[in-house]
Amino acid sequence: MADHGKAKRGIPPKSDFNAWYPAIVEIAELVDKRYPIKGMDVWRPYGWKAMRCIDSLTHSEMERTGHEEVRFPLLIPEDLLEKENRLVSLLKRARDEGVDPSELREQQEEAGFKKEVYWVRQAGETDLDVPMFLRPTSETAMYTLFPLWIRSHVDLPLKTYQIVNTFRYETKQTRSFIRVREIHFFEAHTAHVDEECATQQIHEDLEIVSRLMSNMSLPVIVSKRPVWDTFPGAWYTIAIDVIMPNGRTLQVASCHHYKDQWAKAFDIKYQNEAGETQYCHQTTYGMSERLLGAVVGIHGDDNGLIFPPPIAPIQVVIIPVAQHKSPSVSIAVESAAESLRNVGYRIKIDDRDLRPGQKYWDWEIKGVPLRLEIGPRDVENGNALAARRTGGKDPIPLDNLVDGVRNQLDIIHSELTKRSNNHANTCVNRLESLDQEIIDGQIYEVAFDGSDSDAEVLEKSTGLTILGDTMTEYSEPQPCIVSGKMTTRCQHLARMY
RNA sequence: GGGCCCGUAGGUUAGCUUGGUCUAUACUUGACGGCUGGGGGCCGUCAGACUCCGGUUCAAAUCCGGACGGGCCCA
Repeated sequence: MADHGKAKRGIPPKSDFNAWYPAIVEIAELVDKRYPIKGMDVWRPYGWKAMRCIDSLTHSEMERTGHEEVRFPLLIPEDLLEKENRLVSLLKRARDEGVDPSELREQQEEAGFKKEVYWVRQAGETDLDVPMFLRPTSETAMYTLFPLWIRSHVDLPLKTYQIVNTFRYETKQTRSFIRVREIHFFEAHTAHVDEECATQQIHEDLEIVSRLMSNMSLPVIVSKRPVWDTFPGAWYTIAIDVIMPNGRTLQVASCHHYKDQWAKAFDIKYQNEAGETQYCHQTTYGMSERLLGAVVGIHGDDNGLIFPPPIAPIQVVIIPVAQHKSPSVSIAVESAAESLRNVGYRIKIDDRDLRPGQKYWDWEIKGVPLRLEIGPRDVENGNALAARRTGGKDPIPLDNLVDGVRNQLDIIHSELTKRSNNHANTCVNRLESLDQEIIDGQIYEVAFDGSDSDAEVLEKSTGLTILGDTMTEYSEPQPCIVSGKMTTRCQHLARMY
């Protein structure tokens, strides 16, 4: 593409990802970072619409799988936290000592959690007797009400979710969508009659993840996190990571199996058919605005963003060309827009009084997947010129626009899927021995079945972090990279965000 | 947790070392008018900034201290 020395409105090349990413989120008008609080960006209309398009996919998955939407308060009184703290410190001690949590007696221990939350200690002029904090996640709030909602086995499973803002006082460097202090957060919380039913829920969650990720053309690595990276209070954690262009992995979603650990802490019980009192088994499934960060990072190029059609805030932009020359142009443009809107496409007509070239740049930066140009010549020929953001132009007939556009968007979607899968595949290498050179920007698959101290050796010597066990093991036993003993366990190593 | 850098219009920036000539530079953006119009058009007119507080000084965008904000690197 011709670059008339104009440096593309200041977009750094994507090969310099650490400069490209923060620049593009502002240039494409997703966020405004000028709000004077660290890690709290302002969502601009275009960015917010993109997030809402992702949310809307999430909502329909929740609907499909029978989850019900709830909305819990932002503020949580401090005293509710005590139960959670006791649980977390108990589990932590059990892990440290390598014993089952039920063998330990509870003991008072301060969880490090308080440092990461925002506190409300005053209301008006009054100092609050019981301070409140802004939710960093909603277990505490929800599980205070669950015992009141669940009494009988017929109340189960309870499948709830909410999409809300959560808060975390980050002291590290912040990055739009990736590490922020106010987080746009999705959380599903479920309660079941037993461990097996909760496990089934985890399977359903993973199916939802896979459907969502395929809509967004995001290849993912699904890992069972090692114990030391398991969410506090969870029996196990399954995390979903995306490989960003610089080779760092970004955790975009996670599912936690809580067994009955939280239920015991919060007294969430039901009576079964036999009239016996049982503890519930619970799960959670979380995602965040990091999904948008991943979409931006993975699909964008030197010219700007590229949105996968299912979540593009604007799927087709229609550009009237040389409108003044013939009144037939704006008639054709209006009717094209109407027919596409009627079948549910998100359409924008750009009739600003600007040169067409400038409009093209604008919408390319913003990642609109398909552009339709309609000018006097096209009207005469009965065509619109369709330009794909992923490259290539085709005329499509005006009298069958809907099929033509659907076809074009399909091409774009599969092109994005192909590109991102290619990237993911070229990033992942097998690590055969600890002497092998670690290349920056690569992630590694490894046979590993060692102890915690072996894991430390592995992480120290590679400078990478263990993501955890893959969902499918090796079919043939392989020698563990540290201990040498034969194993089918397959794990990934990466630099994480 | 440890270390480093930075703060001038909406954006990018010159000026700061060696205080005065700053009534602060340029590009871009925005408004208005005209010519234009199939890949960043041209001309004209206009608008817009020294983060805040304190200190030094006859004099501070410039030097010193602090606050706030932004960014980077290493545990």
